[in-house]
Amino acid sequence: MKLTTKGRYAVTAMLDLAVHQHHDTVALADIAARQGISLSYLEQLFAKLRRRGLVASVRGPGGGYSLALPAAQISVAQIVMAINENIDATRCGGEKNCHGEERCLTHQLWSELSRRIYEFLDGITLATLVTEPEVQEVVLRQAKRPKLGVPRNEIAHGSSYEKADLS
Amino acid sequence: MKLTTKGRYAVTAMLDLAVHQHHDTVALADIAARQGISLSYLEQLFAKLRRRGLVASVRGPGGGYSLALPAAQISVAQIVMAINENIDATRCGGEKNCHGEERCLTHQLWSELSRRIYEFLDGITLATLVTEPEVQEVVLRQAKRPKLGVPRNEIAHGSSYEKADLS
DNA sequence: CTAATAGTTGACTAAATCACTCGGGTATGG
DNA sequence: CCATACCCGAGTGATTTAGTCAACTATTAG
Repeated sequence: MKLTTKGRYAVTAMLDLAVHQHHDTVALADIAARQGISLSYLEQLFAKLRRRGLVASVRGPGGGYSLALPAAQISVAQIVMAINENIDATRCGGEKNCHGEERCLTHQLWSELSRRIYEFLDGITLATLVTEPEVQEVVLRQAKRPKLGVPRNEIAHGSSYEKADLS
Repeated sequence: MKLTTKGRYAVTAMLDLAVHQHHDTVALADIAARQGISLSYLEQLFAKLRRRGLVASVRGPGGGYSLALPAAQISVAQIVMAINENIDATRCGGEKNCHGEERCLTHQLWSELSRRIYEFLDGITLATLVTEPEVQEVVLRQAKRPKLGVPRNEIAHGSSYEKADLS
């Protein structure tokens, strides 16, 4: 599993979708405006989410996206993995970078860490997040300023550049 | 905090150092041979570890590195942070990428994750690792094949490319 | 003294990845 | 038929990774 701002954007967008579920569908443009993410970038992310069956789409005017599953059945781990398609088998467990064709000294450490992170992220669903008071507070704040007219260019300057992976 | 193969190499090398503590010093060339890491690369890593006061060095023939602290006082988190000098304050907590100059929807989630990972890695010291049966097994295997003559070129092809960050 | 050892430093590099943008599609409701 | 919204692929600049190379400096054995 990998953790980049890409994955974080995806989770944020999915949470926005979950929050606005009461509409039939939510347009990406709305999510883009509310969360300050570039529209074209969102399109990229949602293409992957759709391929993984996490969201469903309706085309044409009035169309948009909706969750393909109940919010309680979509975990953060699922979203992150959908985005960072890690068919990335080149892993310490049986590979050469582990030195002598076997486990390296710290193999166990990293795999245990990976397990913990996965467990944490898999234990949190969109439903969990929606009920979080901290989240609701932000939702409320965003509702008061319904449409900040963000020019198509000046959005989403992710200044921080941080990653997190774990096989 | 960031987690890359760089940090992993550092932890592996430090663990090797801890395992061979009975010698006064351990030469980087020995670590390089045992762990299959390029010598020049190790030099880079140990320069940082030294600046952070985690290792001490002795120059000249017979010289090498040793732990600057008891193994029980060096945690994995310290090593990783020494390598990925993250004076990297550009974080969600008070930055613009969090959208409306305040917390973004998922701020809490990521900071909680970061906390957990840090706690996990800070709870494990070199002393912990040395006593790990899995580690001892690998050490034993490496001891049986004391010097595999690795030509200076064909070392350290880290095929996997994975990162892990968490502010 | 001098050669060999071993750490110290800095500049450099190829390849990969990230975080996007751009431009054009295609379905669909009014 | 046209505006809306999803769909898709290619391209790009900046950054990072995972190193390499070359030239030091300190120390010790002989």
